[in-house]
Amino acid sequence: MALDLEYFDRMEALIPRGEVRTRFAPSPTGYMHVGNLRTALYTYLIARHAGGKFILRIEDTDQERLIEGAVDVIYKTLADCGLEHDEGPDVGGPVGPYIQTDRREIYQNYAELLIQKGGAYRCFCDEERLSALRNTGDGKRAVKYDGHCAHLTPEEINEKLKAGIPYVIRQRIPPEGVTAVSDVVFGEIAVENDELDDTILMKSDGLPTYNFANVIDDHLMGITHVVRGSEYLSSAPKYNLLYQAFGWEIPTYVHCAPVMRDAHHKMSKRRGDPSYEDLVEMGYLSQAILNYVALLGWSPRGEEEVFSLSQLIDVFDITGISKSPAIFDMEKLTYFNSLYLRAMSPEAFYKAAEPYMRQAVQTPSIDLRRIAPLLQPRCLQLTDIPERVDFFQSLPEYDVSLFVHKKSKSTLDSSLESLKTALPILRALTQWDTEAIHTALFGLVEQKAVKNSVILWPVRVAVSGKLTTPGGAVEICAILGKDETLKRIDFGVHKLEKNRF
RNA sequence: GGCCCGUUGGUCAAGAGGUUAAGACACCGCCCUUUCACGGCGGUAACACGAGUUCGAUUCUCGUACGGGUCACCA
Repeated sequence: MALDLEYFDRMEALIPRGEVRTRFAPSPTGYMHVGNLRTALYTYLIARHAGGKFILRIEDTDQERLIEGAVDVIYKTLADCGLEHDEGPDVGGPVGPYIQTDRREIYQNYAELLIQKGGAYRCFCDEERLSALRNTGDGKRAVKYDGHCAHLTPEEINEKLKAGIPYVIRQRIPPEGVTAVSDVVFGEIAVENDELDDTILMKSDGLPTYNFANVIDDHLMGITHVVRGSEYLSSAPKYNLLYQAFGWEIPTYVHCAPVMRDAHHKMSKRRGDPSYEDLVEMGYLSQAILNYVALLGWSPRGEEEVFSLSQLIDVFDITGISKSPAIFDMEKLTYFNSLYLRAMSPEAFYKAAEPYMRQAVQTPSIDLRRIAPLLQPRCLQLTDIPERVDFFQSLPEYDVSLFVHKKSKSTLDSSLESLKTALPILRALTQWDTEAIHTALFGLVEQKAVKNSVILWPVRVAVSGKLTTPGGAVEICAILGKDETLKRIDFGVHKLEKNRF
């Protein structure tokens, strides 16, 4: 078959040069793993740090795993996180298309070229022969393809082609020698070619496998840094052989160790580990997730750990990426989340918290705008909010033992006494705001010459029915309103009196 | 099983021949505070094991153990 050599020249001519170009190349599975997100982040950061381009490519060559709408999840996640891509299926670019199934012909052409160059061959073996082959193993060594079709004559090949026998295209691994891989995180790795299998490059459906598509695309798209999971490390020598067979420059490899759910398992949706979307649903902010995930397997030079995306761009350095797997720690994520929640402007926090407050509090007279600032400094996750504020809606059942608090020097008796004296004073108030209530209660403290908590602790308990609350007694009373406050304190008095007998 | 890779406190991790072996989360204590939280101060806690090289190994080499990856017409 005659090849159109000019075609390849034209493709070469399109490749952008002279800039750092990285790519995030997910398979559309319908959700974003935490590990994937981290890969996307590192990929993005490497490009941006160098002032280069970040490219999105969709690897959808597995026809059996197509999922509708999955690509949209990828767009949405990247956009959400601010990982903006310069080229991709949706925004176009000079080296498209950016969806692999749209690049079919390109792979087919390059596969032909590779065959011609001696780096690949057609294989007509059927599934039956292949599985029989696999069963010949002694269990000690992996069974490699036996090269049955590696040396077919042109006549034999033509005959089979004419007969319409389906075929795949396999990589022809040089039988001898050693292939070395250089990775910026794992260093130099050398493997005997003898260990490498004649891997399938083109499937019988005419689509490439990952092993072929990624090499072709990375080259044709001018990718300078290949960032991916360390599961690809052991096939990297095969990719190098491919680059060599084509006579192409090998990119810089950045293999990243996986994100684990525990010492033994990677994070996985199947095992019920949260994906990015799940985390967002759980009340985590994307900046917090990004910040935390950046630190999972990478460490900055200094002691600072809190970074915005643009700070990460500044500070990110490939040499800080670690070789060993990192276990995902929800508690530390939660810590980062609380940091970001507190750093929000009051208005932004209100907007984020409002739906969660509304879940628990519907009473129109309760002003959520006044609750939000009390909530913000102690909020770990947005999803915590409903249970923290539900007492504003209605006084929960609570146990009298809440009135007892050693540090506040509150006992059942002192609490009863405090509530009974506070009640008429509050009732007499003509103005009901924070200042008035504060003056009233602290006046009582002074008058009785007690620690202020002796008064304030029982009031807060009576008014909230909770051990911990956003805000203190004064703020809560002010928000609840006079009637409701008096009702609740009165209820506390009864509760305590009843308890005496 | 073969091949490849890894191993510093419970977790993330810095350190790359000589350090009191950083820092963060979590945990504990104290202070501040009307509670909780925040903040401040302090504390508990680690170089997987065995040989070798060296005056000296957490750091270099080799083994062992443990863990991970890979060995698909999946990526």
